[in-house]
Amino acid sequence: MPKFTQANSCNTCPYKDYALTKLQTNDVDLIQNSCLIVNFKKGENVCKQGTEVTHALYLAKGSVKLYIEGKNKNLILKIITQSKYIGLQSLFGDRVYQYTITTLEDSQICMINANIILDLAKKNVNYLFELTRNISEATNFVYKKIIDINQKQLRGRLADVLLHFSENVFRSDTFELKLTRKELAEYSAMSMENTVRILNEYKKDGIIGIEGKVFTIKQPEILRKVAELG
Amino acid sequence: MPKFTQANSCNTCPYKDYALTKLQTNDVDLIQNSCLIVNFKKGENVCKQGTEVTHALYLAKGSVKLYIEGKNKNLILKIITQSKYIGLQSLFGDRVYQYTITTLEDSQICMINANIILDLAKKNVNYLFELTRNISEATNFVYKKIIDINQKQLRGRLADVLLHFSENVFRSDTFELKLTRKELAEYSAMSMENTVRILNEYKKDGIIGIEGKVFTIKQPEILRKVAELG
DNA sequence: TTATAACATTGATGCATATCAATGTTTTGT
DNA sequence: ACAAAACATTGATATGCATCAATGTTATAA
Repeated sequence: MPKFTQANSCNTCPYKDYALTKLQTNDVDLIQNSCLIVNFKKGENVCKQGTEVTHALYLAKGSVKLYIEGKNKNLILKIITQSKYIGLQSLFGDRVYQYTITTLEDSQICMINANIILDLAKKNVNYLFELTRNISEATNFVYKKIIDINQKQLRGRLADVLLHFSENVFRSDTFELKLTRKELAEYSAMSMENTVRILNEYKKDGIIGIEGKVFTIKQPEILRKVAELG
Repeated sequence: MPKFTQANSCNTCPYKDYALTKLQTNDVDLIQNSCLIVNFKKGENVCKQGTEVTHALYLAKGSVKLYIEGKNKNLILKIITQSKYIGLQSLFGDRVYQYTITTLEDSQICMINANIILDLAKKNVNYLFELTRNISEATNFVYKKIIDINQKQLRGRLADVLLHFSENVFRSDTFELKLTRKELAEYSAMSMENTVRILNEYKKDGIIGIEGKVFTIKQPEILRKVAELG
């Protein structure tokens, strides 16, 4: 499989973003002409904290983690799955990535020249409006993340994270998490050892089931109570 | 002083936001007609976490704290001073406030019907573009906040906060902080007692001077080193 | 103008959580 | 197929920080 492909069918792409429906066909063509579909293998960096933003990133297929790199530890802010823009606010703000994005599995990322997107946004208000909604939702999500980190302690945080995956991401009681324990820890803002400890605690208590990377939420009410109480 | 005033001179307002310059005069009039200037006394809530977003909020004069209310403690995300929109992302996202905003001194807030702003944004792409930039910057700021909370410990966080006020907010070595020790603690994500302790530690070491609410940064290099090392 | 509450300060104590350590298990690359 | 590295697990230890407590100080309201 080649590393790059020139996009050639954005208008009919099955992974197309809703915001694109707000554009005229020939404007989508503009994006298409500047759009490179890049194949990333699992574990590759899509963008790197501290570098300049030159492209808009659209996750067509696969999944990625968006995280802040610290001196000792990383903090995963969100897991993003297919058909989503990633890190739009970096286009309109500083133009410097505040975070690193790494693929969790083999993924396809559409990379579109940042200025093309900005120009289209400046011309097409409905398109920009969708992007803005997108950014706003992302901001709200980060706010919730901050609350978790600041207000809850380990057990509550982990309960929250498990419920979030079950209810918002996979929409199922059983799901396979493409994260290592270390990554799950970085997502929950705690040490890897404590993540393992508490997971097995929940398992022993029959609240969840664990089979490698497959999690089963057995008693969501109890988990919700733990998340509630912190 | 009356509690409410109907706006009548937005086009010539000295506290006018830059985004407004992107609008036609008659569009500014639309905002003006729907704009109530509300006088808040120190300590009053401008909006409340969990309630519906019905208005765009513009801080014409004064200062406010934007914070997340938790069960035990609050977390102040930012201090906002005059001539700034506050919480724009709530207009485009959930339409529910994720935070509470309270005045730190007597302040004037312009309240404009949310739908008027949204309609104007949908009609005027340059205006929306400015708002989007605004939201994106706010998001980046929160990212930095998360890093601080997650990666640094008390001394580093407080050093960061003091430098931030000195360099970004007041742009002076000496500044008067309109925050109580408790609020400074909530801004730095730590307990009030430890805030006091560390402040006096810095004072004893000659790194800063404290005279009530007036702070003097005496040795910014050392403070920066502490912030750096965490 | 006095009473009451909010604010500020300092020391002592306890606990949540990270870190260290040891060991087994699973990937990954060659 | 094998070695090396990353991952996972569990227990023991250390510590950063919140919490509690006591007391003084400054606002605020009746």
